[in-house]
Formats: sequence, C-alpha cells, structure tokens
Amino acid sequence: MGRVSDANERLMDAALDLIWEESYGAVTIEDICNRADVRKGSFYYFFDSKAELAVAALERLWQQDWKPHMDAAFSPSVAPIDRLKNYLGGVYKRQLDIKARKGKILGCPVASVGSELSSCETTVCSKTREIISRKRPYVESAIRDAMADGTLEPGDPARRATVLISFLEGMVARARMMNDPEVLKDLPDLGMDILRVRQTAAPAAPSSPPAPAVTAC
Amino acid sequence: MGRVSDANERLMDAALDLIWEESYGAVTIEDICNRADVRKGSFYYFFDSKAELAVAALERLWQQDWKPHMDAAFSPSVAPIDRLKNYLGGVYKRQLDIKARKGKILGCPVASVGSELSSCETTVCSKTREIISRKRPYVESAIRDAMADGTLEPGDPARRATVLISFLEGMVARARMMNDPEVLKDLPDLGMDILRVRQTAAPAAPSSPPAPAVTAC
DNA sequence: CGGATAGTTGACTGTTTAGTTACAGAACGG
DNA sequence: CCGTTCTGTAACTAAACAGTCAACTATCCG
Repeated sequence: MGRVSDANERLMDAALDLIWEESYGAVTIEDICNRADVRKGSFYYFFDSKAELAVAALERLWQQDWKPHMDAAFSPSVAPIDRLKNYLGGVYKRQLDIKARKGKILGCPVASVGSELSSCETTVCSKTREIISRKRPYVESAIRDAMADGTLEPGDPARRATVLISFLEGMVARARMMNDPEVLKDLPDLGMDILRVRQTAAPAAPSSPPAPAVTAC
Repeated sequence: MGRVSDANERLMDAALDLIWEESYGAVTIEDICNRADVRKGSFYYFFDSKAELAVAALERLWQQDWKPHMDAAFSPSVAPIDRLKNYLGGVYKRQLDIKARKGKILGCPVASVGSELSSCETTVCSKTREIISRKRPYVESAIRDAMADGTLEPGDPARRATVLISFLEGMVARARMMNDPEVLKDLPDLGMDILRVRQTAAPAAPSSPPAPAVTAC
C-alpha cells in the first residue's frame, strides 16, 4: 500500500492557523507550505488549490474539534439554561485563552472566512455556511427546552435562536476588531437578557452538574 | 494652480466598490486602476499604497454618505423609538436595493473590511474601528431618549446599545453570507424585542413625522 | 503669451505567486 | 527482496503584481 504520510493533515492545520491569524486572502500557498514544512509539489499532490484545502480544513475543524465540544456542552443531562450560559461563557474563555497564547484575539475562523469570501470562492463559502448552520440546532433546542421547563418566557424558539446567534456573532466579530476579549465578558449575562430569562425569586438552585465550557465559538 | 483632476475621487469610489463586492485582500491595485480608468502611475501620484487609499475611501464614505444619513435619521425631531425603527428598516431596504442593483448582498463594507483585516493592516483596521464607533452615539442617545419618554423599559442605555448594535452587525453579516436580504426583513421587529419596548395598549399613535430611512448600515 | 504648477502616461524593473514536471526515495505486500 | 504504490523534492515556467521614472500634457495665473 506504499508510503504513508501526515503531510495533508499538517497542511490543514497550518492553513487553518494562518487563515485564522490573518485572513484567507492574505495567506498564500507558499506560506501554508512553509508553516507545515511541506514542499509545494507535495501540496499539489494532496490538494488542487487553496480553496480545496480550506474546505477540507474547515470540515476537519468541525468534525474533530467543534462537534465533540458542542455535543458535550449541549448534553441533555445539563439544565437547558446552563447549556446556553456555559456556551456563551465558553466563548469568552476561549478567546481569553487565544489572546494569552497568540497575543491577539482571533474571533471565529468560520464566520471570518465566510464573511470575507461571501461574494466569491463559492465552495469555501458554502462550507462555512454549512458549518454555521450546524450550530443552530444546538441553540434552538436548548431554548425550546428552557421554555418548556419555564426558565425562559414563552415565545418562538426559532426566532429567539436567530436573535441570540446573530448577537453572539456580532459580539465575537467586534471583539476581534477591537482585539479585546473583555468585550465578551458579559456575554452570558447579556445573552440571558436577550433570551428573557424568567425572573423567579432565585432559588438557591439545586442546579445541574457543571457543564463543560465550549471551547469553540 | 495647474491641471485639475478628480482621479483621486474616482480611485476612492472604485476601491470602495471593489472591496465591498469582493474583499480587501482579493482586490489588486491594478483592479482598482482599471475600474477607475486611471493608469498606475497616477495611482502612485495620489496614494502610496492600497492601504492609504482604503483609509481615505472609508473616511470619505463616512463624511459624504453615512454621516448625513445618520444625522437625518436620528434627528431629534423624530420620536426616539421611530429613529431606531427606521434605522433598522433602512438597513433592510438598503440591502434589498443593493441586491437588485448588483445581484448580490454586500453587507456592511466597514464591518467586513474590519473583520478581515483585524490582525494586520493596522491603519485600515483602526479606521474601520473609528467609523464603527462613530455610529454608536446615535443609537445610544436614541435609546436613552426612548427610555426617558417611557417607550422603552428602563435600563442601562450603553448596555442596551451594545446588544442592539452587535445584533445588527451579526444579522447583516449573516445576510451577506447567505446572500439573502430577506434575512433582514424582521430586523425592526426583532430589534424592538431586544430593546424591550413597553407593551402599552397601542394608541393609534399621533406619531412623529415619517423619518427618512437610513441608507447606510 | 509663457512659465509654473498639477496631473498623466506607458514602458520599465524586480519580486512574488500559482502551478508543473521529472525523478528520487520510502514503505508495504507478496 | 522486489515491484508496485504512494510520497517527497528541486528546479522550472508563466503570469500577476507592486512599484518607479522620465517625458509628456493640461490648466491656471500673472
């Protein structure tokens, strides 16, 4: 079965890193090859173009990183309102961590690339659309559950999810522009406001087990 | 005083158009020159780089287009809640119009460029930050006024403005990614929800004179 | 008119980039 | 241990690109 290699994975990792740190347009195939320590001939052995590499890298990001985290954070074993709170808090933590490690806020790579390429590069852009739409059901179902258990005021869950997700993406984009994670500090608070948490005389909460914070955004 | 020219303005217009239609990174100096019908030598007579041109073009966009529209839409002669409603409705109308004219949604050029370049191109990026921050006082003051006249539930106007603006930017980015203006159809409705309009038994409203819709976003 | 000022041009340089190819080497299966 | 299959490499081509320059042209003002 011939020689084996992980060069294609090194290329995907390098591409994602570089595109996230700068932008899709600012990164060249040579940059990616250098970071991955792969020669250009090998690049073209595995991929036909930067766009094809980007699509593969994004799909890999979802499968290997985001989906497992989302599945854990939105586990039905966690109280619905806590799923949402932890999700929002996790986004803040994640950006804090990135800032500490890389010296700058990077925001959401999928949203950034999607916004940058929305009027061209149709394959890459539609992959970003796809991934973003995969996150929606998690939020929407948590909202529906929270309405059912009375922690949220009743309403249309789809509509409420749209509002929360757009708000979140707007905030993350803003944090990236400002290069300041503190913009996201009140994310859980503000999010709960938007979602209209019911004002009950707060019980000392025999609350659900601590949910893992999402490390994606 | 020698020969006169509007080539620098043609360059700014062309740059803004192209960057808006595609992205900062995807547009070359030659592209801009071609669209503006200007030779490259003239480009370098007026500007030192693409970044310098972009900064000038963005400032011009604010001064000549956005600021006048914002001033009109947020005129104190309009009821505060209507300023906000019209602002949001105007964003939808504007994107509908662009879609009709150019065949695709373009979103907000300032936010798109800002997000794309946030980790490099510091001059361009800080200009986008500046312009975005100039829009905030309009929204915040309208919210404060609406709280004062009782149409909005009381609260922290700054906080409420943050939420509304982030939500708006998230929605516009989403519309661009989806290439669908209808995403923005409910913008005024959803916005009023977020802002917590007081549920009064709606008077047949001896409402304020119709405010001009904002054509910026 | 005529010079000073402001703007224009095309042809040029050098660099960066995407993409190709012929060949060398490495691992596995038999 | 040998042939097949898969992987890696350097050296290459052609195109796109940023940036420069000396010569040219238009317009204004005195």
